[in-house]
Amino acid sequence: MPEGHTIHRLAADHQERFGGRQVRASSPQGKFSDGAALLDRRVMTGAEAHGKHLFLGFGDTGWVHVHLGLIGKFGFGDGPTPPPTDTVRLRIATSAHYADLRGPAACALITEPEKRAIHDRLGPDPLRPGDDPDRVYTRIARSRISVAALLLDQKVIAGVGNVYRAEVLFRHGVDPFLAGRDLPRPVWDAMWADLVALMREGVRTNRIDTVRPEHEPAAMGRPPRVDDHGGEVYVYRRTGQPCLVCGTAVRTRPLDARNLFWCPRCQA
DNA sequence: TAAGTATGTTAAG
DNA sequence: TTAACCTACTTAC
Repeated sequence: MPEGHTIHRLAADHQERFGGRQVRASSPQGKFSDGAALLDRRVMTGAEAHGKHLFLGFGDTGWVHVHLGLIGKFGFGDGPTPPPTDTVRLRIATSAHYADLRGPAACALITEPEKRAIHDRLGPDPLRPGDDPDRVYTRIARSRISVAALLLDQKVIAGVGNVYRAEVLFRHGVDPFLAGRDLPRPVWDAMWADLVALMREGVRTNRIDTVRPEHEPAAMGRPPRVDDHGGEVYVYRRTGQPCLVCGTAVRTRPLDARNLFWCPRCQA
């Protein structure tokens, strides 16, 4: 489930429920027992996101660094904690709320310098206020790598995943295989502004919707799209189906072990 | 019951 | 380039 919008939403959700409060911490599954023991009965001092990385602050004790990977998930609940299931890596709870973390790629207690090192290897994030699209463009403009590959490189730009990649390329009519050095500056500026708007909307709604009103199913006389990622999109996972704008069959091809989706006509 | 898939990343070969 | 990892859900046998 996790692209950058998910992680920023999780930071806000943790801040709202646990920020400034003393929490109980445990690792029912056992793989984070030592870390959880150090956090138990401490105050969560803040929650922060950079790209797909989540940081939960615990004052001088340090930070919990969480990366959900492909399958990690948080589940929130209100009221007293129910008995945990055996896959819960980390449970954080007050008397009013609890959060259960399952299946993360990373869940570790780290120091402030270790946290800084993680920030240093991540590119600008459309959801971090003040992050600089010029820095991203500088890297894109001197690369022979495809724009599609560059958008998934977290050192270049942080937080974009497979859905936002496919959708932002479609919305700007960009051929995914275009070399970064051939992407015009004005197109990049528009793509960044669009990512900022789309991902902010994603944080608000907790899903990815990229289809403009005039192409929505209701406006086109089609039934609403039902898909388990839960949003309206132009090309992501619509292989073989007609493009919502021109009707051409949407194509897919593996690129660096990820599925890339695009419309060969709108993105020529 | 087993296999396949997924909005991701890292390490080994 | 391939495999491995973490979980849950769907599909195939």
